[in-house]
Amino acid sequence: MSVDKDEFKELLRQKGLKVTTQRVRVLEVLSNSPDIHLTAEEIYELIKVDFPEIGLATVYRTIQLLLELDLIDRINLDDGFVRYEISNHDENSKKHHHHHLICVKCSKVLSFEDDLLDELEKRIMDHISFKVLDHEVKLYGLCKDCSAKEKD
Amino acid sequence: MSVDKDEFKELLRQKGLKVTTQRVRVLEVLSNSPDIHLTAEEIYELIKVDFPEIGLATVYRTIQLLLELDLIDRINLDDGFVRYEISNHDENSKKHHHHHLICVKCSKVLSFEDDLLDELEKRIMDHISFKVLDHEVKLYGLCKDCSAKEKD
DNA sequence: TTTGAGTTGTTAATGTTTTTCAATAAAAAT
DNA sequence: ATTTTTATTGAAAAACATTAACAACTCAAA
Repeated sequence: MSVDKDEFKELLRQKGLKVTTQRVRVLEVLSNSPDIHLTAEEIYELIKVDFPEIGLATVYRTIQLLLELDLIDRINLDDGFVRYEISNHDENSKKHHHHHLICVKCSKVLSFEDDLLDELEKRIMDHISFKVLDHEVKLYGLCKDCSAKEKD
Repeated sequence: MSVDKDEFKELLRQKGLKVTTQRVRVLEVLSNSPDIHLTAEEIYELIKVDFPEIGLATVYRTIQLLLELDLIDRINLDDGFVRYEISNHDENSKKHHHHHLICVKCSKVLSFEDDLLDELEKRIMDHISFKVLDHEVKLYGLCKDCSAKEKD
């Protein structure tokens, strides 16, 4: 599960950081859009609806902060925008990764959970001496809809 | 194996494109540095040594072309630079992917061949209807040297 | 309250990549 | 060979996302 608003406020206080409306709003927008992969600009526009005085630089700064606190994940689809989504941890605070399936036709992004990568990580640690800490997997292809349209 | 100079020239002619020194040089630089992951700027500087009249815009344009022809691969290490390396195909022109191991301490990049992803791709096609065409795997961790230094 | 450090919004700066456009070079036609 | 056609080039400007600078502000502790 992802962090809720009160946990976030508490976390800020613990770190000696100030609880501001701007910071809470950025987390809220990302929490309310799981698996949506928002750009900084999109987060900015969504917050501006109810809070027009927010600045874009603050959104960027808060994104950096949330990344450092490991509350959000960065996704780069190589379309010129870096995107962000709320991060998921289980009750033991172990991070649950999901892979991204990117449709090369319509650019839709789907997520897929799988622990197969654990096996790959083990294999790498054995074969070459590299201690794997984290991974990122992107699969490119055709989504259900575009795959159907292809057959003509 | 990667494409050689003459195959590249022939490929350009087939596509109705012109064979220019600039295009050949960009391919050469990348062919001569397998697994080095050069940035556009680095490619530009390397070519300038023997061919000072080349322009940076041409390097970017040629990179685009080589990507479209599937002769090079793009690697984004999220350090602000997009990098490129010569692509490998076997005799059946099937692309052989390798994964990238990125050391979070010294930023060294290692490559690792593994076909385990084929299994993951099959699993995805079965579970959700998504036709996987290509994949990209990045593993973050500690390389041998940095892992040794860590133990203190 | 008052105080002080941290945070903010605005604006300018940064750095990579793309576009524009006249000049040039490659391939085709003569 | 020479001319013609067309793509390609280099230089400079533009575009773009992201970061930095700085004065104004706001949170939280005294």
